[in-house]
Amino acid sequence: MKYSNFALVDCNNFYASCEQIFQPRLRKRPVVVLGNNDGIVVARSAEAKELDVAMGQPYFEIRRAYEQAGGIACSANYALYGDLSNRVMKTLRQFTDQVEVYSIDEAFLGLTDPPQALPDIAREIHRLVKKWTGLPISIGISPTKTLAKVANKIAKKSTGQCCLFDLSDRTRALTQTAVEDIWGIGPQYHKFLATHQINNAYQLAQTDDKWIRHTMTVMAQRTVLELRGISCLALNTEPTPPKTIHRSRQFGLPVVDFEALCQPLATYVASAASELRRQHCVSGALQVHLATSPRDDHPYQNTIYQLLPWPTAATGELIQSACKNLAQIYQPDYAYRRCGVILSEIAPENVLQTNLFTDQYYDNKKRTLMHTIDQLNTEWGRGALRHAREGLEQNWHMRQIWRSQRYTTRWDELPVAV
DNA sequence: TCTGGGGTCCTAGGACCC
DNA sequence: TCTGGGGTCCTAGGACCC
Repeated sequence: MKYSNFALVDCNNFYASCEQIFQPRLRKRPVVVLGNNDGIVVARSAEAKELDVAMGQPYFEIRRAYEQAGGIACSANYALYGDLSNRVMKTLRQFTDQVEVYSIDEAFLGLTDPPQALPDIAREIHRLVKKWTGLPISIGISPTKTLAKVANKIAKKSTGQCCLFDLSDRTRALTQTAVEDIWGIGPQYHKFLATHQINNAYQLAQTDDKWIRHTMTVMAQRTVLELRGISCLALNTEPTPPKTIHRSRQFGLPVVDFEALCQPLATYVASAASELRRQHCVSGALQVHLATSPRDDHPYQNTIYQLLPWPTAATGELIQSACKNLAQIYQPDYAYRRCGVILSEIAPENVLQTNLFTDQYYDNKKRTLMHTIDQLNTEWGRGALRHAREGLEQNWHMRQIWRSQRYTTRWDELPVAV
């Protein structure tokens, strides 16, 4: 599919807007949504932003003043947000099937229409999403994803829509965009770039390629090319299985006992395994991590990685492995604040059954096979078993390829064709 | 008292093998 | 002047995203 522009559709203050839709009494009032244990602020309505509530702020710090100002706090309700998100995505598919669901509240659209038609389309998307879901959105349209992000940010501050096509518009927009507001530039790169007097997106776009390659990563190089209007990030419309599945929680109270740690860990593993099966995948390895509060005087944290003897999505097997690993990194006398599990080496169950297995499995299989060959000393038997062994070698080879493909992004793949 | 949870990708260094 | 070199795997850590 050939498209000349990307639209980034983003729901404004998504979690807070969802709450305001389902609880009409919250409309036009300051609303914040709180994360796990009601610890920190994860979303703010426009009214809450006006009260200077910061993203990620611990709620206990602002609670008194915020509630006195008439502010309301909600515990996060992810089921509700997921449901509304699906409705938004469904609405967007009315316009094109080239939709990449980028996160719960964002989607990229690939658009083939001529540029002069796009402002009207943006207005229509805006209208229909509002009508069918009640959610306010912002739309940015431009020839690359990174520029669409820039346009979206401008849209949020103005009418809700922004198209950046020709060079002079883009130059003006980039000059007005601070370098830390660029998609892909976080706090560390911001600090680094500031020391080199690179403060806005236009300056970054003018930076020498060699210098970027030398001092930053391939991701930053892509960002720079994208700012210049050269598309490096393709639209990914196919839902892909996750590469890792992660479950962990901060405990409300510190935990010391090993058994008391196994309990939440088992719950996390069960949840991760359930997600694995929902994706029709199996996992070939798992990591367990354990940590005290990083604010402790003598913090302790450790992680252990283990290839499983056989890739699986079975809850029982995974819990067993996880607890065995936890025992290896558990040290008594610490007050633990967090533990978690990461399932990795994930592959679709049907592919994996034949293509991916671990070293131990391979060794065992080979041993049995060699043993059988010794027993079966007929021409037919030897032939059949040689065939089986070749199959095994082939599968082993496939596994190597599978694992080596985990990271395929390299410098020489710039840019990616749209 | 109370400071989130779940991801992706890249890079570097050491172990090990041939 | 020149201690071998190259490939793969694992681990740790750093950067970014929402």
